[in-house]
Amino acid sequence: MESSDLRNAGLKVTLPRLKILEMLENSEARHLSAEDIYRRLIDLNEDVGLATVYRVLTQFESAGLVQRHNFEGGHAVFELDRGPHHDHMVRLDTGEVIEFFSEEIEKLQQTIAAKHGFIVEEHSLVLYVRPKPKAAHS
Amino acid sequence: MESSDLRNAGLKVTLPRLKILEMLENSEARHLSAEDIYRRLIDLNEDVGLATVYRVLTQFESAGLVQRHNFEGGHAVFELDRGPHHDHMVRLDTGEVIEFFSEEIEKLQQTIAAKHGFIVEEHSLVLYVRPKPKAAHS
DNA sequence: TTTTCTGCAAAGGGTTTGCATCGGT
DNA sequence: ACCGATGCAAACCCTTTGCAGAAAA
Repeated sequence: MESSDLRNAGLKVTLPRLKILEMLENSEARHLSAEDIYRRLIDLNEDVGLATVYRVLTQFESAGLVQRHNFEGGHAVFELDRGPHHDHMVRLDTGEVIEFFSEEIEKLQQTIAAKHGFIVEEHSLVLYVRPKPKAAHS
Repeated sequence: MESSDLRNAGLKVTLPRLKILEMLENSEARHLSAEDIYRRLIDLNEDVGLATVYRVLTQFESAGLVQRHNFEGGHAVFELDRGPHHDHMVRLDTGEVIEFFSEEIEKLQQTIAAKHGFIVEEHSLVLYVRPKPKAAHS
């Protein structure tokens, strides 16, 4: 099923690659760092190297299977590219990543770029958020 | 004139700090990496260490004198905090950084976060752009 | 003089790469 | 069997830190 994706990308269907794809598909968290994936595979007694995880993720990115995001905090996170574009909110208290999409913001970005004579090739929008305090009892 | 800013931040007025501030104020490019600043000071025969540049920039950031941005490309860039918030466009062909501000986008961000029960503490919006091709002669 | 700051070099964290071996096809 | 993929360790890049000497206050 996904083996075909790998083959289409010109990549041999190897155990590490399948395991990493599987991890990205089945993990509760949709956004994982290389280290996250590595740790989880090790915990499952899969014998992979961290270098391989990085290499494979980079290949997946080139193949369009995966997207890489550089949120704050030094390490990149990867998510399966399931198609529809979206941006991200990161909870500052838990680190949880929430996806959102705003047609209006997308349009405004293009409009603004156009006003400066540019077209938007890529963009990165991340909101760092905290839970809204409960409204004080009125 | 700026010495006071340093003193207010509880920082001694030293040569490296003044030079770095000056560099950020007078450089054509308003967005510089630590390495950029270091190189330029060395070229001006100022005897600073790269570590000092990093330390000073970090202190300036804490003091609110400077903002740090993590665009793509591995290294952070710093700009003088001249007050009004703005976001950035990065030209993919030249690396040039262009500032912009959109009240509408700011509002939409807050509205969206609120809809999820959050308040926006920080945000990062970067458009990676290319010059708009000349309209084909019609 | 006291305290903070500096430069240097070494350490650090995330990521990439060289190389011999291993594994798909 | 062939060629690409893997694991390990070393290398890398940017950034931070420890420490003894230097410079503000």
